[in-house]
Amino acid sequence: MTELERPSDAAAPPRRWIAHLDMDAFYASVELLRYPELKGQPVVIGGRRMHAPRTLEDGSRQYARLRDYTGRGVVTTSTYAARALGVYSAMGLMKAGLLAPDAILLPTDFDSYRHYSRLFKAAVAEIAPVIEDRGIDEIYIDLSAVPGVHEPVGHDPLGGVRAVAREIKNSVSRATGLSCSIGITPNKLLSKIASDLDKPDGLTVLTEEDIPTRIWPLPVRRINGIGPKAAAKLETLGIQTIAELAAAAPAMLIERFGRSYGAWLHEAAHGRDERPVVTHSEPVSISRETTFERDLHARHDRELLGRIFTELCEQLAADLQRKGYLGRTVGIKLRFEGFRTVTRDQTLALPIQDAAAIRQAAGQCLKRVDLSQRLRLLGVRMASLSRPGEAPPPPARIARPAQARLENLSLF
DNA sequence: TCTGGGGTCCTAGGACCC
DNA sequence: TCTGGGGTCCTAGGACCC
Repeated sequence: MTELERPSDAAAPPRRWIAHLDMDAFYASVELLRYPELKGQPVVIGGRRMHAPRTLEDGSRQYARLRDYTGRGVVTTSTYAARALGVYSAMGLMKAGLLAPDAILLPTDFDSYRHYSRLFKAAVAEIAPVIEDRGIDEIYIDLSAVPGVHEPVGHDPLGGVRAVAREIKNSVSRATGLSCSIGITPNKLLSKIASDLDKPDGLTVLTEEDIPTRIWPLPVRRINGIGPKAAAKLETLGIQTIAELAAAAPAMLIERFGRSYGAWLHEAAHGRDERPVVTHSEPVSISRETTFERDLHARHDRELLGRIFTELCEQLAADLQRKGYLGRTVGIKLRFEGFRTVTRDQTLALPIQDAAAIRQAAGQCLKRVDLSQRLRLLGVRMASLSRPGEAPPPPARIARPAQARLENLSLF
């Protein structure tokens, strides 16, 4: 008889066990499966094409080195050996090249990562099917209904949870040859933090009682949702650790960060989070964007920009059609030299899907931007998505056409 | 040697409607 | 010649995440 079935426990709410599973250095680890001789070496994944390994006549492979890279790429992932040299995700490859010139550079191969992503998720689903996708290399899993998870093992009241976690890790390893780290706690917020406490190949189970000793000493930045801006602002208030955030007066946090975010900061610091594991969600928007090798000028590089713009619209249209969506809101994104970013969008009366119509609407948006500065990025986005054959959108009040800039009329 | 590409959610002002 | 209140949609920007 499980504890849940005992009449005396009928009033007690069943304990939630939520896991966060994070694949260890995922892209890099997939590459090591293909190039095992690189194990233990500093390896960096990133950039665009051009630097794939070449196999020589004697069968040995020749790899690109970080020092040879020129361009605007960033580090997507690095092996633990590369991280030891200070090379982390999102760092510019040129900058990384200064820190680790001899590190091996491999191009990203998303098809391969997606393949292993499907494999590991399927392996988890065989044991625990309530899974929330959080991207290519991580998931949340609701273990609450997994058989045996609430059972103690020997003198360990958490033995059942640990056993299920080990089963999941073994299953992932068998299916992919890759390791992962798992955090298990009563909610998503804590599990996300916990999965990071013992990387790589980690397993951390925490209950509410562990919050003061295991969570509070950590920097606030470890909370998913506190980014660089919020952390910097908290620091000016003398708050660096989660303990200090937990001790801060909620009224003060609300005054400084607003009603919603301030209240959430307080709850998060106390480890409170009731969000469910969401097994299905529909996309809100679909987009395509590209950063140019060199900054382009709307007038000077008009033809090239026009071709890139058309191509982005075609790729976006293909994505929409492949995924089975139409959209009513077409938007553009521009990033200028100096990194200033601007967006414009326009909501149409009826949803569209084809490249020409997207190009037409996006072109209208483009005319509303001052294009005297050079551009480093151009993007096209579709939102207000619907399925073909779905009931038409509610009677749309279409905003008056936004004002185009006269000086742009001839450009797009 | 700066800073990819794909997303989500929130805020805030103005339009517009009842 | 002065002036409501609430609700929803649209748009732009920004923080944040993987």
